[in-house]
Parts: sequence; structure tokens; C-alpha cells
Amino acid sequence: MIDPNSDGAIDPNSDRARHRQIADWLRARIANGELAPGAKLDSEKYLSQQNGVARSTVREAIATLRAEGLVETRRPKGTFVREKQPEELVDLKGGSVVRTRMPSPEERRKHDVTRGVPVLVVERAGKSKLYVGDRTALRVR
Amino acid sequence: MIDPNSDGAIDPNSDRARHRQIADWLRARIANGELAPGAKLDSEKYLSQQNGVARSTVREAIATLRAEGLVETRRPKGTFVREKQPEELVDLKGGSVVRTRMPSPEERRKHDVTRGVPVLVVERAGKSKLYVGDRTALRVR
DNA sequence: TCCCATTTGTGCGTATGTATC
DNA sequence: GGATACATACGCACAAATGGG
Repeated sequence: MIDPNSDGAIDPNSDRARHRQIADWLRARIANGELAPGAKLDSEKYLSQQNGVARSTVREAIATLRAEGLVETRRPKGTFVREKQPEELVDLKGGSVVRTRMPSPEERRKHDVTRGVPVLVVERAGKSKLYVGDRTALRVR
Repeated sequence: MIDPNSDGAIDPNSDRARHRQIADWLRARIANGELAPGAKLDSEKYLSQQNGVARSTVREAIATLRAEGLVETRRPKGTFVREKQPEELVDLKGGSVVRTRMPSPEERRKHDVTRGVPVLVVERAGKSKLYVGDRTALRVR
């Protein structure tokens, strides 16, 4: 049996939405290292019972973290804190212009991009190249 | 009265999730210009009745587009196709390293960043600067 | 000022499907 | 087969913000 709020993420008196409070709480635990990269979050069911909210409320909180690129969900394994990826250092040539945006679903599939990870678009001489933000750093020599 | 599927976004026989079908459909309408930048999407209620699905299903589709940076929701006005922002061209100095990621909630507030919009992080000489992806392009001279 | 209609936000409960171990 | 855990989907109710009359 789980004691609701033994770990107390939720303040029932707060005006702040419950799913936001839970997202804040998980985000803080990730930030301070309590939930380290690679760590598995508690299950949605556990979190919902622990905090005395519906599972859908927990799901919304996790969806927020996913969109922020903080966690990644592997079904039905669970949700995990994202780990830093090996980073490729790419040299930028003169005349290049760099932009960033979220990838389309096709680009996500094609380049195997996790949800919540943006891409870098480098344009030069009328052509543009795509780099996955997670695994790329661009350098100006 | 709305005739479900008079506009037919949903194929009930498809095993593709309904919210994904609706997201695909809206994404396509945005891509082909039928829903131009600044245009207002139909309300969640209208879309749900039009497609014969629950409002929560439509909301999930729209949340997807929001995370992709395609639309932006202004409550209680509605959801709108995002417009291209005036772009500032920033020159990159030698020795700079550029990365991209999603902003934290604090960064989003501080820099007024719409959901679904990544940021550019330029690091140089131990210091790093943040640029909003939506309104910034970096140039190598 | 007040009321109302519209629209998104929040939150719940329930049920069923699907993938993994 | 069973247990676990996430995914999909529905329905409901009420809150909050905005604009019109």
C-alpha cells in the first residue's frame, strides 16, 4: 500500500495544476541528480497512487518532460532519464547559416531522433544539411 | 449538425492511432497551405464531432503539433498555425561551439519562448549565450 | 456591472490494446 | 500463460479566460 504524499509532490492547496506540480517535482529530481541519466522513473501507476492523482495526470506530466527532452519512454519498459549522447564535432565552413527547429515525423524516423530533441539545419551554397541536436556540436574554427 | 467524416480525416479500419491520424491530417493541411500561418484551427469540440472522436483524442493530436512547433494555442482564443518570426542574423566568432536543445520552463518564461521552439546555445571562451531558435540564425563569415 | 457563449485547461474514472519479460 | 507497464480512447464535469451584448 502506498501512502499518498509520503513523498509529497502535491500540494492540494496550491493553485498550480497537479500535472505541473508533478512535472516540476520530477524535473527537480532529475536536475539534482536523484534521478540520474539512465535511471528509470517509477511507473505511471505507482506515481499516480503515490501522489493521489489519476494516471492520466501523471501521463501529462511525463509528456511534458518528454517534450523537453528530459526523459524518453520505452514501451513497455518504462520511462527513463535521457542520457547524454556521444557528440560529434562538426566544423562549420565560411558562409554557413545555422538554424534550429523540431524535426518532422519523417525526419525523426529517418535520423532516429528521440522525441523532444531538436535538429540543427546548416545551410550553405543553397544546400542544407541536417544534424541531430542531441549528438552534434558545430564548431567555428 | 456535423456529419462525421464529411471531411474524413479518420479511417476507422486503419490500425494507426486515431490521434495520429488527426495529427497527420492537420499537419498535411498546414504543409499544403490550406491552413496558412496565422490561421485558426477549428475548435477541439468541432474537430472531435467532425471526426467522430472524443475531444481528448483531438487534444492529443494538437499537443503533438504543438511539440513540433507547428501550432500555438492561445487560451481561450484557439489554436493557430505558427507564423515565421522576424529573424535576427548573428555572426559567429572563431572558437565558438553551437548546440541546440529544448529550453527549460524558466528559460521559456525568461526569453518568451513558445512551446515547441528549441534554443541555440553558443559557447565561447567558457561563456555561453542563448538564442531563441525561432527568431535567430547564426552565420559564419 | 453582469451574464452568457465559446474555447481551452484540468482532472477524474474506466476499459481495452499491445509489447516485454 | 501471467504479470507488468505504457498506449489508446471514451465520457464526464468543472474551471478559467476572453469577448459580446
